[in-house]
Amino acid sequence: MATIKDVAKLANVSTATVSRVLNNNGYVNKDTKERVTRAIRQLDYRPNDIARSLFKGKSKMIALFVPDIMNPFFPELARAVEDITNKHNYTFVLCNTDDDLEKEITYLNALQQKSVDGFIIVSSNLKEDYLHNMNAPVVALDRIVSKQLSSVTVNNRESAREATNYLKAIGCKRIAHICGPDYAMNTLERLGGYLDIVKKEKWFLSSYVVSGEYNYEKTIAVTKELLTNHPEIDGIFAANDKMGVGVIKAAEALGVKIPEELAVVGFDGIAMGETTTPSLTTMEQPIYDIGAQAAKLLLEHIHDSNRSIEQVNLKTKLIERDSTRKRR
Amino acid sequence: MATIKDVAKLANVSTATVSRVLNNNGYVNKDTKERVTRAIRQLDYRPNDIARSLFKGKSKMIALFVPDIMNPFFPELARAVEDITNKHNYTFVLCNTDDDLEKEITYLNALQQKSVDGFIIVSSNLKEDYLHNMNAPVVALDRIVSKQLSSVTVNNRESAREATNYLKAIGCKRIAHICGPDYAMNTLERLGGYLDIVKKEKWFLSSYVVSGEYNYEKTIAVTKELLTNHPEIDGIFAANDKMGVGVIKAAEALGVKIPEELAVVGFDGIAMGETTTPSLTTMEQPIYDIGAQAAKLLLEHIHDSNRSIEQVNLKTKLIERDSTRKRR
DNA sequence: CTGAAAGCGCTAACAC
DNA sequence: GTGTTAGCGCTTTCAG
Repeated sequence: MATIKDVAKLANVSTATVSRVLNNNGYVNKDTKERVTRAIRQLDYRPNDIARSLFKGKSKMIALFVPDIMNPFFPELARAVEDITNKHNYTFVLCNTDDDLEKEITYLNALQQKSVDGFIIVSSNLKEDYLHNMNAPVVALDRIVSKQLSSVTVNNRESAREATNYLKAIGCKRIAHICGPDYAMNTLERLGGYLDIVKKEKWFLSSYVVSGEYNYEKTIAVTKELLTNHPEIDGIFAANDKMGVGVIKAAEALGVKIPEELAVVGFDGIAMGETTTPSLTTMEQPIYDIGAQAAKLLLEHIHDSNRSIEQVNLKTKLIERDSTRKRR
Repeated sequence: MATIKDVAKLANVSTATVSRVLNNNGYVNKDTKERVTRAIRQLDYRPNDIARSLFKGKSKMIALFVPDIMNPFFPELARAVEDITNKHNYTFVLCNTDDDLEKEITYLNALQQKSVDGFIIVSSNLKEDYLHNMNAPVVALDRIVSKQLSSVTVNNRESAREATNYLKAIGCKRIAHICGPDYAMNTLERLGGYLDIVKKEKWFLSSYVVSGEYNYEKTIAVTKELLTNHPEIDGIFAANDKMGVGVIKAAEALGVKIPEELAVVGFDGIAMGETTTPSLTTMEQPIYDIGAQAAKLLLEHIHDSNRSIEQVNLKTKLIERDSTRKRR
């Protein structure tokens, strides 16, 4: 690999001059510039980014923390972040944290040692304290709430209300909710939205809320139990699509007809919901957009340390599919 | 951020000594070591990896190229690579290439400038020529064939034969094949395996092979057409699960009963195949294992430039589900 | 307009 | 055992 010195020697100039033409700054005579450019081409010279990083104290890398890329919500998010990141000549680092605080901290430290310029984080554990005294900006996604941090989220509570109201509107009389794990902010908000609507109904029972823990198998099990104990339930709002699909599978196993006997609404809008039979009605999140906006926001923070904190709130959209539609 | 100099000053030693205790090499007196350790702790000092990288010419980063992380085959692969990578204190860079040669080359160059230590590549475009004069090792996955490169693949041809034979065994008399795009090596091999079995059958027609181009919508369209033109078809082998699910959806739309009137086998073993109704029988690839082995192999090449080229070939496994099972 | 030189933070000879 | 020093490859004052 040729270095800047080789180029300088070949072009008969100093390394400073080469650097100037490389970065297109400072005055440099047209002819010498030409000579340098030729030398660069001739040697197929590419500047060493590590050396640049050392000098600048920046690496042109940004990292995304997700619990697990195998969870179908995250690939689209990752794709969005990578697209924006790449367009701005940043390198994209992906970290699976398993929602484990220790792993998250280890990553945070390791990546700061590598001078990573910024972080986009989906986490249930990382609180302000950990994130506060970092030298790189952070954008929080989906689960973290802190006035100190820029973030991109959807209005989980309102969306959950909308989903629940929709089930009422299509004629459901007893609506249950499958919630996620209680450590996740987003699932608590969705539960809250559901409760906003149903808690004053005379029919409402606290046993209408069960936890599927964002887990497919677990959801099938708890839904079977729920429907067996409460055959009167004719509508279920699941806090995400993975669990919504679980509900469909549980109903299928029990011989409960969807949507005639049971209407189901999920949350997220992942592709899997389109391929089930019946397909799953869902509150679709603008996943790509969430990622893209987060990445843009982060880049702004990186380029301008005075960029003000901003909490972006995006809208969900009800996608009607067969798990409710025929009921209308 | 404290530097090695700060530590040296505080501990009253030279930076060399600090470096020695940091890297645990060279002799250093127990007491001074203690002093240095204390200073490190006191300043909360972390070595700057960029500086280390500059010196060593290595970055402790490895990159994975995939066409698109949103394609459900790749998250599990990425997860495996990241797990291994992380365990060995490497940083994991993810690149979506869209199977576009230009993007691939841009990435290759950009990452080499960052001294990325190695690459794992899923590509249909990158041939030996591009990969040959690189200064970092490459492991090819899934699609590239070259005697010059270590690789991890499954035996596509044999697996396709097995899938086709299985359809015959459960009683299918006319078996069609939905293949992928013709630029992808793996899909051509699967087509080859299918043909190995059926081409000498008297009933075989070349119109029994149609391309779904690894695309869900497209597959639904071509399958409808295929089944309409050839109602005698009672078995379909799809070159991947995404297309297999498309076949199920097309049959559903046409009122063709699966598996009674049509048996379907996919390829890959992605989660989506479990949630359809009926669930999709498939030739499951050991996706995680493919990624893990590739990562290990790459690490070996990184640590030992004389590591011999190795072509690892993994086995697929038939997973029987409802799209064929009830037929037995 | 161009070059000399210092320095980003760290490691590894090489001395003592 | 420990310190001195010369880089790794680049950018940027500061002179001229």
